[in-house]
Amino acid sequence: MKQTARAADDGLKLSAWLPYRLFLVAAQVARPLESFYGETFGLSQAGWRILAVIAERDAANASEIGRACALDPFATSRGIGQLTELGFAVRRASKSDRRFAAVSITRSGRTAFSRIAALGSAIETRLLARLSESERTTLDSALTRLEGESARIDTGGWRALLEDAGAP
Amino acid sequence: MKQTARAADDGLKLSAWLPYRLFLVAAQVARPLESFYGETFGLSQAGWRILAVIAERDAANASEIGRACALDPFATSRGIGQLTELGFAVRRASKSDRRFAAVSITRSGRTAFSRIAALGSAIETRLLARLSESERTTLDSALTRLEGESARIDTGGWRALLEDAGAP
DNA sequence: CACAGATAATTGCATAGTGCAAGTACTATG
DNA sequence: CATAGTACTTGCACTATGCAATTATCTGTG
Repeated sequence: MKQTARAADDGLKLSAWLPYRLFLVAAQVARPLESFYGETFGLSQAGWRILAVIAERDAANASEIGRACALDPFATSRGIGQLTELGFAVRRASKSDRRFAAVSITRSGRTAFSRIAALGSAIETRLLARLSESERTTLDSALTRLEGESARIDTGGWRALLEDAGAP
Repeated sequence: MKQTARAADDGLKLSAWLPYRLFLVAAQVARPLESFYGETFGLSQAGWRILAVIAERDAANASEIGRACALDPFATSRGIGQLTELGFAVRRASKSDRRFAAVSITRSGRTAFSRIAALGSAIETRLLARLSESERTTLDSALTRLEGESARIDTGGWRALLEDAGAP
């Protein structure tokens, strides 16, 4: 996690490498939640994410949903399909432009969401309990910038990364 | 990211939920790296993680490797198999206990690792450049505690989570 | 020493998830 | 009114994952 990285840095230590550390926390924390909504509702990860999005944002179309939870159009379509099969969501074609379908959460979808969200909040609470108030504030604002930078890294692709490392 | 979460919290907002935010940064940042080592070397995610582990820790056996990069024995075995096929690693049965196989990185494995690590370091550098020195320090120590807590959350499973949320 | 019971790692196979080409249904535009 | 473009959706091949069963090996006990 040192800042003075050379272009060819063999000293990368997985357990100290920031992206791996973030991944590890996210993966470990996602596992119990996933097995909960998987066993209880037969929901996939994409399904849960979409459910969370339509719970707070009614009548969104597929691409809005996809953008909000970082899913490609295929995964989004399948996730919505899963939710409608489970009775957790309904699709209604838009009146003005029938290519768009407004997706809404159903009552039973909201019930399922509440139960998963309770577990999700419990996880977050457990994590935040390990941090001081000022650490939470710092983490919040740091994460906002990391989200922005990681999005740029993603869209740039690996060639762009090597370019600015090679010619800084 | 509020601390006062009730047992049944409907107000979970995906984009503000700490585990999702960590996941998002990790996933966005992993994508260009993955396509690099995938296209260039035909390496899987597990393969890359194992390569990083054996680059810094010679002659480790499969379970040590698995522990070090959070892979189950199946994925570890398959990852090592991939690395040996690519000529990036060799297995040698241990002299003292032939159930164990010591896995070592080869010269070409180290070359591949160097090239991937360069990209990995470039990514980390880009991320850290967005943070101040004190933010880096805070993030480092906060992440250490989050890693510990997430490991406990993972091993406890979802039932344990609902119990201590229900009876705090 | 034999041999039941661990342990480390691997393999087979069924199932689940992903990526992409192609398709449908619709709208906008010259 | 053909053409192009948009918003999904589906089918299919391929990949990954989870888990039972297997192999090979070692250890403790009578």
